[in-house]
Amino acid sequence: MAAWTAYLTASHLLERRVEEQLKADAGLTHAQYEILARLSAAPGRRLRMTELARTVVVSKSGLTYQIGQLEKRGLVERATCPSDDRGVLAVLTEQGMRCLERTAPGHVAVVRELLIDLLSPDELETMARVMRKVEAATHSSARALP
Amino acid sequence: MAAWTAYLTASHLLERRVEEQLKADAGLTHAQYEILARLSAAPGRRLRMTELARTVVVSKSGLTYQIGQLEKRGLVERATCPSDDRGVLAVLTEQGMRCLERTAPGHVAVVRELLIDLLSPDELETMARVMRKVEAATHSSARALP
DNA sequence: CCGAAGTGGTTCAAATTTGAACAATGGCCA
DNA sequence: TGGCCATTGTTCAAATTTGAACCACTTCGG
Repeated sequence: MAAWTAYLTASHLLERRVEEQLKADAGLTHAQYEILARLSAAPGRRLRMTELARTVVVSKSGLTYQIGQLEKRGLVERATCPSDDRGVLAVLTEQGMRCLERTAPGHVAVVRELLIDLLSPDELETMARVMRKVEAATHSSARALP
Repeated sequence: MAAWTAYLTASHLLERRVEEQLKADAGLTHAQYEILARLSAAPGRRLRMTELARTVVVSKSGLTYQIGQLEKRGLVERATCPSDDRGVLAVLTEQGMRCLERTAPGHVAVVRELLIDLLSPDELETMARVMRKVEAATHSSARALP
C-alpha cells in the first residue's frame, strides 16, 4: 500500500504544479487546457460533448459549464451535430488554436521537468504500460455496474 | 507525451472509481478518507492542520472546511496545540477510528483491483520509485518560487 | 406509424474548493 | 525590550463541480 500512498501524494502535487503554471501562464484551468488539447488533436478540431466528457473525465454538467467559459473567451464554439440533432459539437476556434500553441511549450516544459525527464526510458515505458492497464481495468469494472 | 496522456486519463478514471466506492460505501469523500487515514497513522492520532493540508494536498481553507464536516459527524475533534497557541490539532476520535476500520477493507479492495493487482512486483516497485522521484521534484521546484 | 425506452445536453440548487484578506501568535535581531 | 516579518488557521465571496430533474430527439419493437 506504500506505493498507493506515494502515488496519491505525487499525483496531487504534480496536478497542483501543473495547474499553477497554466493559471499563471495562460489563465487556464488544467481541465480547460485538456479540452483544448483534445480538440486540437481531433479530426476537424471538433468533438461531441459526451466524447469530450469521457476523455477529460468530468461530469456532463461540468463540461457544459467549462465549454461555456471557453466560449465566452472565444476559444471554442458550439455547432450542432449534422448526424444527430441532439448532439452538440465543441469546435476549437482559430483563436483557441493560437492560445493553445502559445501555452503548450510552458506546459510541456513543466511536465517534462516534473515527470518525463526524471525517468529512464524503461521507467517511462513501464509507466505508460501500467496506465493503460489501469484504464482498461476501470473500464471493465465500470461496465459491470449499470 | 503519450505516457502523460495515458497517465492523465488513467488517474482521472481511477480517482473517479475510488471516490464512487467511498461515497457509496461510507458517505466519505476521498479527501475525507485520506484525512482519517493519515490521522490514524500519526502518533497520538493527531496532526497539525498545516501538516495535514500538506500531505493531503488541499488548500488551507479547504481543509478547514473538511475538518468542519468531519467534526460535525463526530469523526474528528479539534484540540489546541500545546507548543504553539496558534496551532490547531485535528484528532481522530474513537468513532472516527471505527469508521475508518469499517471502511478500509472495501477501499483497499478497489485499489487492489484497479491498480495493485494488475502489476507485477517489478512494475509495482518501479511505480513507487517513480512517484517518490516526482514528489521530490515537485518539492524542489516549489521551494524555488517564493 | 406509434409509443416506450434510451441518449445527449442543459438547467438548477446544493456542496465543495479556492484565493485573498484577516486576526493572532511566534521568532528573530538590533 | 520592541519592532518587524513570517506562520497559523479562519472567514468570506466567488468560481467550480456535482447529481438529479428535465426537455428534445433517436431508436426500437410492435
